[in-house]
Amino acid sequence: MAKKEDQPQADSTEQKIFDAAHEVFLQKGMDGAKMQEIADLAGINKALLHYYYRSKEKLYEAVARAIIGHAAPVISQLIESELPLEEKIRHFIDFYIGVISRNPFIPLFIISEINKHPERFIETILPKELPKPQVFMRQVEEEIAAGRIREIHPKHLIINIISMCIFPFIAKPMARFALGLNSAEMKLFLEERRDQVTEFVLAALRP
Amino acid sequence: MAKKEDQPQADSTEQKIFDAAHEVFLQKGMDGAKMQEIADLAGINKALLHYYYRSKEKLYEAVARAIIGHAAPVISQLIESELPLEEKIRHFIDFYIGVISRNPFIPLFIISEINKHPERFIETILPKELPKPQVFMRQVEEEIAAGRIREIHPKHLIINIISMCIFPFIAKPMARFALGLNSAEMKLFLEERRDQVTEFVLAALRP
DNA sequence: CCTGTTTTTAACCAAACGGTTAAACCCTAT
DNA sequence: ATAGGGTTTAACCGTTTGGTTAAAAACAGG
Repeated sequence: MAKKEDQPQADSTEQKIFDAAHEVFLQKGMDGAKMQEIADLAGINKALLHYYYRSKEKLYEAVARAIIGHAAPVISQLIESELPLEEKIRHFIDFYIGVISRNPFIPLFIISEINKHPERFIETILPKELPKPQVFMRQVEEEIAAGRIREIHPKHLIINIISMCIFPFIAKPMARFALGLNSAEMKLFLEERRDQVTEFVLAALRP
Repeated sequence: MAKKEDQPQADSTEQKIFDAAHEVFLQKGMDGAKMQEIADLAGINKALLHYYYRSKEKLYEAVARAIIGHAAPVISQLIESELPLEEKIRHFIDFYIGVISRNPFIPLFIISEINKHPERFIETILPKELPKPQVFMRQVEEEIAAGRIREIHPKHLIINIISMCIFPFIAKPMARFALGLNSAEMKLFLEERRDQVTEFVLAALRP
């Protein structure tokens, strides 16, 4: 029972399956993940995967929907919250870089899986309701009108911030190559990002 | 013959295989790509894939090495060229966004494939020599000393620029969701990036 | 303690996969 | 023309993969 929407109580077989599937799908994607590997990681028989979730697709859908369900509000937050603009930007960058450095696989999973199976995502996994950019747009326009920040397209500002927060984490090996850093230096570099991105954005917004 | 390093003359079977493999691997990655699909796309028998490239791994390596071989110099260019800083930044952003909008799959391929098979890449595919950041570092420090730009860590500046150029293209569906744009609006938005990123970076660098 | 239900397992299946083989085909040089 | 090389093909092979099944095990209520 309890096959409806959310996962049931912890330590149940169904939950162990979901957790194992979450880990494997997150790192290997739909194509790279194998049902046997998920079963092994969960420490149970492979047939149980099909007993609780009918097919690989269904299990994948459950995991992908959960991942996106957690990620979407994090993005919406920057856009919808009612905090004053500068405070919002400071808070968002700090919070967002924290989330990503604890879960570096999530953005890459979303991006590359959407890219490989656009239909599946658009039809069944993506949330129906979009974030409402009006608040952010209005805030930026007001600050511009008041002469407190430089003129800028709000949508580009959002994407600039998100880009600088996420990209270095998902492209870590590429960045290490470009900058010629070893593993420890890279770790340090990523820790500096909080302050550096905040500083950079606020500097760009000066009138 | 001609099995050495580069691909042989156009229209040869080997070249058709390479082209088809390039397209399939680029969009689906190692795990998602199937040898039969590559053969079908090339319009030849599957056994020929093994005749010219011994295994799926070898074929993949050839393609991946070519992709990275084209991408790495593009990044190095920002870092190594001797142009004056502002001109270099303007030129790089313009050139780089152009390259990516024509080949949107390449950065995502590199990032997600490195992530799934780090050993393979580090051992056999990545170029041995790193870009030399000294030129860029010196330029930034000189401009700072002369008071022509604000104080900033050169490495973070590089990553900020690359992030804002690449990320919106690889995370297109995610950006569409965040901004609530339809396909046509998104296309327009991406075309605006050239000017917007340039403006944003130069604004952030003002003393 | 028995009985019916749910949960778990080992064994199995068909399809898809990467890879091989042997024969057919196609050149070109003698 | 023909012998010998490289090239191409259909058929095949062993393994892996997602998925099924039938029976065993665990659990529940009476």
